[in-house]
Amino acid sequence: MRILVVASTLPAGQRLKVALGHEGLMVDTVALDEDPGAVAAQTGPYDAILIEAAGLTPGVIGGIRAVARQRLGVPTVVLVAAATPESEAEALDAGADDVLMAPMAITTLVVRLRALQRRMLGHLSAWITIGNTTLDQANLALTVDGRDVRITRREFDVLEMLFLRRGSLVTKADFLQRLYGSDEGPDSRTLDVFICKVRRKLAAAGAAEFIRTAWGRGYMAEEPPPAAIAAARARFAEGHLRRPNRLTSPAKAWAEAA
DNA sequence: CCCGATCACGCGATATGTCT
DNA sequence: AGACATATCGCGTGATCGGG
Repeated sequence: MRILVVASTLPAGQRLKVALGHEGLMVDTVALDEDPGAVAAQTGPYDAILIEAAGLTPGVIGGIRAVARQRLGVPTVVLVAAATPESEAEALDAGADDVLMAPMAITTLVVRLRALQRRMLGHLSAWITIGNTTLDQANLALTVDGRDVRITRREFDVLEMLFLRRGSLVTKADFLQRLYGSDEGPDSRTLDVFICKVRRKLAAAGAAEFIRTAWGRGYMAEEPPPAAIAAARARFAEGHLRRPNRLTSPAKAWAEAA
């Protein structure tokens, strides 16, 4: 998840960047008086915009309006230390999607940002299912027909982008910018390798293939037909019948190979 | 011929084991 | 218990093959 923090002061922005970074988010910061709307439009795409301030001053409301004017289609959250019901309403009317009260646990803030992003993309809960595969955003977990599939953080991030935007093309540029930020990221082949690894793990777990390759553009998650799900389940069941009921110890395997 | 898929490998970080 | 060595894991990249 890549977010833009619009901060009232440099230290506050830096603190949020570090804290959110520890939660696995990619964070860019911009000062409130540096035209955050234009910056968001230029350096995006972002998954959310977080405006941090002590209170809902006219300057902050102006910042919210500047971001809203860009029609970026991403949730805008305001984190303030104090607000009156009137100023809160003004912030929401100006284009904020939520007004949160500081201090707030960073984990709670991340959960709220994820929830808003999810809703903006049309998902009702933290569990998103495609075919017989379910992505659990709350626990950073993946299951196939209820079975856990062990995946790494990066693999989860790649899948999360596909799940959240199911049915839509996710370009390689989108992947790399959201996973690594605006700075020089790794080669786009790195993404291909993650897709390959994820596909293999999913297939081994009995998942119906749902990642479609858009040649020269990117990848897309699509609901597989029921027949594909049934076939994947059958392959998995067959594989389990063939599998030996007891693991061979390395020493025994070497002895047998010799 | 270009681009995606896959394998192999190196590097760095972290976990685990062993010795003092 | 602390220091050090070793193993394991995750990530990124190079090389190669095959398909569009």
